[in-house]
Amino acid sequence: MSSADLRPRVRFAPSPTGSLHVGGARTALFNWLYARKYNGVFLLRVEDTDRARSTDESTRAIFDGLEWLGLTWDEEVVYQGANVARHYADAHRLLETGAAYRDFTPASEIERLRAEAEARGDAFRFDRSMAMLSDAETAAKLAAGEPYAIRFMVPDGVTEWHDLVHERIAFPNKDIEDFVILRSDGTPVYNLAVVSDDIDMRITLVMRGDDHISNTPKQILLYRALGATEPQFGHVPMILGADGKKLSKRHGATAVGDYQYLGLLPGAMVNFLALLGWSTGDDTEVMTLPELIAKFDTHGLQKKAAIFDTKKLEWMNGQYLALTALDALAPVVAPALVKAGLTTAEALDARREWFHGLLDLLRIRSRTIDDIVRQAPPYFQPTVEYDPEAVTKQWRDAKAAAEILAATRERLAALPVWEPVAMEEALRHLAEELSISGGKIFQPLRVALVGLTVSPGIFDVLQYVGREWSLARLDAAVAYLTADSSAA
RNA sequence: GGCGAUAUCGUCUAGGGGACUAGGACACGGCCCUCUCAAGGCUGGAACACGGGUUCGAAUCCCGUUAUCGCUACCA
Repeated sequence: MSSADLRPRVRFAPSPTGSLHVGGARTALFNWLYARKYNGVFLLRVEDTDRARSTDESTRAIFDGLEWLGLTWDEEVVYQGANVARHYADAHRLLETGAAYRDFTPASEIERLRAEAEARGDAFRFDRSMAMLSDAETAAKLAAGEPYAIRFMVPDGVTEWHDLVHERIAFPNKDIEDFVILRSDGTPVYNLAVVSDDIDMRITLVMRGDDHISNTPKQILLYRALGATEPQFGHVPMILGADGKKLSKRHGATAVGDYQYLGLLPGAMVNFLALLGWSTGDDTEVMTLPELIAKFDTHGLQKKAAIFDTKKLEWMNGQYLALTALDALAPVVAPALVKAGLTTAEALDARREWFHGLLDLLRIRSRTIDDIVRQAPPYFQPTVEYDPEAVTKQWRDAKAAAEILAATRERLAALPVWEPVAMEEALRHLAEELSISGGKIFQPLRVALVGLTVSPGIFDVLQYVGREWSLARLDAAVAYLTADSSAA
C-alpha cells in the first residue's frame, strides 16, 4: 500500500433538498478541518437519490455556500444517484451470501399491520418469519414476477463501535429490526446507499450529525456483511435554535446564504461555527483559518447540542471587520455600497485612499457590512436628511444653534487647509471665546453634517465629507434653523 | 412505548478525583476614556439538573430519577 492510500478520507454528504444550513455547514467544516489538519482528503457527495425532493438549485446553493466559506473539496463531486446500479448489485450480493432475504410482503400490508399495532398502543416490529418461504414458494413467486423488497438479516449479538466523540456506543442487535435495503421497485434505501458509497469512496472517517447514531449499527452490520472494514465514526452534536428546538425557518436565518446576504464575512462565520460544539481547550476564540486548522483536534469536540447565538456571531463578525486588512475588506464592502446606490465601483477606485480611510472609520462602529452601508450616505451624497430626534435634541434653541453654526462655518471656511488638527484647534478656540464647552459646538455641527446625533469623531467627519459639502451643509443648516424660527 | 444520546452561568465553553472561593467569551449592569456613537480598558451579577453511592476527598467515577433531543419508514 502506498503512502497516498494512508491519507485520511472524509466526506460531507448533504441531500440537495434545500439550502446549505448552518448545521450542515458546520459538519462540513469539521470534516474539512480534519482533512486539512491530518493531510487528508475532503470529499463532497450529493445524496440525490430522493428525486422528488432533490433540485439542481439546491445543489448549486450547497456548492455556493461551501465555496463562500472556503470549504473546497479535493476530488470530483460524487452524485449518489449515479451509483444506484452498484447499490442494487450490493443488495443482491447480500442476498446471494445469505446476509439478506427477499420479502414478498406488500408494503401496504406492512403499513396496515403497523397502523393496527399503533392503534393497540404497541410498537410494530417486522417479524422475520413473515417473510420466510420455502424454496418452492419463492421460486413460484419469482416466476410469477411478484415484486419483493430485500431485507437485511440482522444477526444476533451486539454491535458497538468506538465513536470519536462519544467513546463506546453499543446497540444490542435484538433492538434492530430486519431493515429494508432495496425497495420492491429496485431502488436502494439510504443506509445501503451510504455504506456502498462510503466503501467505494474509501472513506476512513465518517463524521456527521449525532442524529445518525441510531443508523450507525445498521451501517456497521452492512460493512461487515459486504466484506468491507468499517471506517471510524464520529458523531457531532446538533445545532439548535434559541428556544432549544431544532433549527428551522421559524428561527429566522438558518441558511449560510442568508448570512452572506446579511453582510457577514465568511471568516467570521467559519470561526463562529467552529466554536459551536468544539473548543481549543484554551481561551482563544478569534482564530484565522490556518490557526483553526492547527488547533483542530477531535478531542475538543462537544457531546452536547449547541444553541445558535446570533449575538455572538455578530460580535465575531465585528471582530473580523476590525481585524481584516483594509485592502481585503474594501473589495467586499464596495459592492454593497454600489448596490445601495451610493456610489459606483469606478468612483471608489478613483478615491481609493479616501475610501479606505472612511471604511476604517465606519467599520469599528459596525457589526455587519450592512451596518457600514447604513452609516455611509453622508459621505457619498451631497445633502443629508435631519433626524427629527436629533433636531429636537441638539437644535432645540434654533436661534442659538444657528448662531453657533454660522460661527463654526466662518472659522472652518477661514482655514487654509482642510485638516482635522487645524479644525479642532479653530473650533476649540471658538468654544473658548464663547465660553462654552466643545460639545456645544460639536453636537449641533454633527447634526448639520450627518443629520444624526451619532457619528465618528466630528473632525474625521468633516474631513471625509469634504470642505465643499461640509460648508454647504452648514449653510443649509443655518438656513433651515432661521426659516424655522421665523415660521415659529 | 422501545432503543440511543446528552445534562457546568441566559448562551458558547474551560474543567477529566484535591490546583475550584468553578476560569474565559457573548449578552446584561457599572466605571474609565471621550465631542456623540462605537471600539478599547477595568469591573459586577450570573452555573456544576436532582437523588443515591464509591472515596480521606467528586463538577469530575458508578447507579438511578428527571428533562431535552434523535432514531424507531419499502424518507434521507
